[in-house]
Amino acid sequence: MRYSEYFIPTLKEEPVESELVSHSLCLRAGLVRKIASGIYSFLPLGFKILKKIENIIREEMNKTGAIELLLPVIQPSNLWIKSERWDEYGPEMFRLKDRGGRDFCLGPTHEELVTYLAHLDIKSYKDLPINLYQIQVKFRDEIRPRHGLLRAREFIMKDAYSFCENEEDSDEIYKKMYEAYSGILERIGLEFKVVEADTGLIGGKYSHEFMVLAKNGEEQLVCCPDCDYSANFEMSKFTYKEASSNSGNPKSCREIEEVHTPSVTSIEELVKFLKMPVNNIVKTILLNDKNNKIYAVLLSGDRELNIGKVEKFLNLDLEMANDEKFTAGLSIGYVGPVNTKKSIEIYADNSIRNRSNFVVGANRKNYHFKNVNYPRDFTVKNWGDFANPIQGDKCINCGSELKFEKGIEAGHIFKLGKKYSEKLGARFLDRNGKLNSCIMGCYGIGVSRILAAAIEQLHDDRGITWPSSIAPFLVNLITTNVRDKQLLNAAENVYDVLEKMGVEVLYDDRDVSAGIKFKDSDLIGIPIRFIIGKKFLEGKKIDVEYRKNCSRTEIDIEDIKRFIKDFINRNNF
RNA sequence: CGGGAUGUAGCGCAGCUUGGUUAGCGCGCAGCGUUCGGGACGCUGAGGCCGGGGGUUCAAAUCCCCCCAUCCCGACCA
Repeated sequence: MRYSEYFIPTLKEEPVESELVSHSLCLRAGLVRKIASGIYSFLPLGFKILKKIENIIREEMNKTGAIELLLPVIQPSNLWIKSERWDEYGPEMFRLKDRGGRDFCLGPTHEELVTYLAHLDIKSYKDLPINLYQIQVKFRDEIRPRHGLLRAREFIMKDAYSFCENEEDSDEIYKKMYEAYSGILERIGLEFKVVEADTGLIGGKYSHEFMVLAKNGEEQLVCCPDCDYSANFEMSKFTYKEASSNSGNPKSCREIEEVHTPSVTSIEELVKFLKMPVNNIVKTILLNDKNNKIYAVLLSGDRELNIGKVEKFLNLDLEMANDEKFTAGLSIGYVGPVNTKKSIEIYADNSIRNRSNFVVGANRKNYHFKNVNYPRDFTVKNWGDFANPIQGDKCINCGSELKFEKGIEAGHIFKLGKKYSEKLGARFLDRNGKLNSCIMGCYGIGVSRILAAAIEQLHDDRGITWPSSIAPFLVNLITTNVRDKQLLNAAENVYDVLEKMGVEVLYDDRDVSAGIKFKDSDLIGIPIRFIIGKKFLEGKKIDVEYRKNCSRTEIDIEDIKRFIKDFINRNNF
């Protein structure tokens, strides 16, 4: 491709609307343009990269035996009403009516449609197992679109749905998808972690998320450096780090003492005011359920409550009791477990299990208790793990200290079970002639998100550094001066050779200064750069630069073919 | 939806406090010339409903009201 005939509108200055590097680089390198909040046009270069990512995904999916199809974007409400998600999905769904007033939506996901398809055409165990996928646009009216392609309202996703007659087959496909997703990210060349995750709105039994590691990722991960344990921050299991030395011996309980702590309501203030370490304080957090019953959870002052864990433990929907109807009569900021109202159940996090002589709120405005001890001073209904991990916590498998990382969720696989097949009637006759609902799984991977995530992980201060797997071109051929006939001829010849070899080459034949070409080249991030300039005039040499590490070599112009072949072999594609 | 901010040429911004000629600057864009290995230089030029509507005023980019859009921080997600 000749640069002069292509369309790569690069930007010299950083657009003000972008906070994240990948977003800024997407705009600057001329990959996308925003059309509305969370809605983007893909320009030729961005489109080319998307197609490369799609192809890798398609190949890896096909290898597993999955079958590609295409489902409609516009979906009728009746299927969603059947699955009970028409209301459940809420304002996140883009809705529309046809001329007859019938309700439709722009598909945010496609469980309903494939399951309906299965209902129509899967009749027998002989039709199973089957795994159907598509690469398609999705619409979600996100509460807050963010960071360009990373959280868009219209985005491209590969989604697969498996139908099986039994759990074993279903697990088998789940495993295959797990491997395929790992394979996709490996082949693209991204560093990632697979993490146990929550199932969210899609529902189902268990699930894994595929996280592309990036400093500015939105997801907090907890990873063990020594074994392969890694988990979503909120979902993580871990062993609490040792309590520090000041939490004394249970035998040396001191006399409980009330201290005056005027206007000291936060943990930080308390630490300063009492001049004691933060884990000598026990905080008491109040939660309420739907029936307005209040629960108190105690945990170490340096820890954060994980409501999800409490909800699971109690099997209840809970929220922080912020509403005045709950807090009236309680001294907010001074709540504690000693002499608490009988109606409030107290649960304690294991982080305070061996603590003694700690500080808690005195249930009286402007007062705390010192030297509080369990079980002398209060009762606990139950103990459990209710906190998020903190620095120093240990791996539950091998005991190594856990590391905290950030990532971008690129893919998510779910075991759905019969949730949709039962509601939408995806049934089949099994080997005994009995009617059964299909066991389903669903597997999503964000195509446009991977594009952005790759930039987020692979860039430097000059621009993008594409891995050759998804780079829009393999070679950027630059001639430093197109008005020099000798250079121009040489460049034209090299271009010709590369084109004939089938190498994807972007030939910068623009009549602009060399500096501009170099800057654009860095920005766009094509893996290899061939420069035809003074070295050529001096001795028929071409400068070769690798974008990734900025290293250079020079080769003889006659050696181009061999060089390319070597490179392709080294990178095996 | 709550909190914070912004909207002036394709991009980045100044002007607004204290209303007053034809609304500026840098980059980019077009033409010509000189340059040519890291965003060169000179000259000439095109490009604006100052986000929209309403109001105050002799006079509004500037003051007031309403609306819209966009971005950032929180709960959702590939």
